[in-house]
Amino acid sequence: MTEQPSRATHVSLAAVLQVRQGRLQTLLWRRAQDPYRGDWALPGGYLAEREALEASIRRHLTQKVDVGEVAHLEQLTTMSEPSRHPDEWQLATAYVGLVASDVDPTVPADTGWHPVDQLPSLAFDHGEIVLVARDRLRAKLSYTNIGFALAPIEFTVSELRELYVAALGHEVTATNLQRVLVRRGVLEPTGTRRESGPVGGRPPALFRFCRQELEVTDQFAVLRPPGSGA
Amino acid sequence: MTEQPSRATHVSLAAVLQVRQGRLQTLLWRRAQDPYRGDWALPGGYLAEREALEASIRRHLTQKVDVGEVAHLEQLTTMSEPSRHPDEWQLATAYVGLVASDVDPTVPADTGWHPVDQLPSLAFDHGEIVLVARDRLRAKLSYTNIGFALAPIEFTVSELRELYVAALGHEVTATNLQRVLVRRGVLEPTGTRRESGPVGGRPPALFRFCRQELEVTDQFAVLRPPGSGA
DNA sequence: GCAAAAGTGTTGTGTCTACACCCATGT
DNA sequence: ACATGGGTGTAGACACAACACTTTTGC
Repeated sequence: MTEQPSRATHVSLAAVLQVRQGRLQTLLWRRAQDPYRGDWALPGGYLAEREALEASIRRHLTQKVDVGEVAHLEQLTTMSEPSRHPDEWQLATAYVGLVASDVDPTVPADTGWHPVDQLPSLAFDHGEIVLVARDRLRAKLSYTNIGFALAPIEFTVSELRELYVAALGHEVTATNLQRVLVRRGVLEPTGTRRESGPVGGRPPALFRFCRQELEVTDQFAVLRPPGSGA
Repeated sequence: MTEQPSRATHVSLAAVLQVRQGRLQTLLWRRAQDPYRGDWALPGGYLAEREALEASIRRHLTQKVDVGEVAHLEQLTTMSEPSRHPDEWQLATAYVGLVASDVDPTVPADTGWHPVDQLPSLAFDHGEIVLVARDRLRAKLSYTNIGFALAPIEFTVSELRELYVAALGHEVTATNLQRVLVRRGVLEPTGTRRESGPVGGRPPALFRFCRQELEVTDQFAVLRPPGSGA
């Protein structure tokens, strides 16, 4: 009855997302070896002996970006289709990482940013993973404060609006964005203003996220417990 | 540079949830062997050679319940703390399974149902997994049609209300539950009525879920795209 | 008639979108 | 002055919780 368990290889992967030039982009590197030689792939790699998954993806990301620049990291899913790797039986646990828009990490020569809505052909099931990551981000922008991980510490509402538009893929008005996030206690004014731009205009107020950790702000979409307000 | 990847063992686990006797319960079995001999644990087991995770958990669940009775199955998370197993380096991918309230699967002698809010001490990190499963169910009850997996094909609003109360852990009124779910197009009347109970009362209308597959019904908690209604 | 259970009508509240309007700066 | 971008005021739509009230049954 002491069965001998089989052992697959296991990799950790991350779709690292950042809004760059007004578009949601993800970090990819070009594979130098088979399989999928020459194709683009997500950063990541094998799990080390007795290493936790999150430690593993942080370690592998270090080879591509400064991990301190990843403002948020969360596990997405584990891919296990036996056909996902042509040569070996390999599982992959995928993460989504978010990088604030004001940093520009130095990346290796084989590595670059690619718009999520215009991906090249990706190795393995990495294309699917990027879409799952994007959808997770979009969903959480609606009911959490996850925007903190896409934005600089201080920013104007217009700047924040650009980030939301890029990530959500649809228009958002600065007016309503500000009101929703302030009402929920997600955003607060710093009290300072930025100078007007070269063409004039009223100097914008600066805002910051109240918290730099993920927090659910709209817990009950419906079916609230009694007495929790209409 | 051809590194030799290390290989952990990997198990699939499932928190199978069902509302029984008005309480949300989960299926546990008593371990006959070390480690954690005598403790309660989630159903599941080792991944077979080149087996996908979902196939694996379905196979293992077959030993505890008829898998046809699991109305919904979805992956939750992969646990990887190296200390989670005392003897071996083992990863575990957890699923949540839902069973409709009108079936009573026959289960082996070592297996039984336990209220989620009154769990015994569980082996490994299985207690944590059950709580993640419960929270996932609660969240999805709010913005999806996932109730279909807890309910019989046809039911009265009062019966559905009992399921929601048990799963959510707070009161829900039949009046508002019906209106919310019908307005969203999740629930529809079958057109038939059930007989009155022995003590009288108006005979209740029967309802059914419009779809028996998971569907998001409240997509944008906020920050809706323009023109999508107030 | 009366108790019991189901179901509808209605009111009030909070949150959202949309849009008009006012504010502060550069040229 | 006036263009430019920032910000506020306000109205209308909607979804929800709460609760009163009506309907339909058994006894």
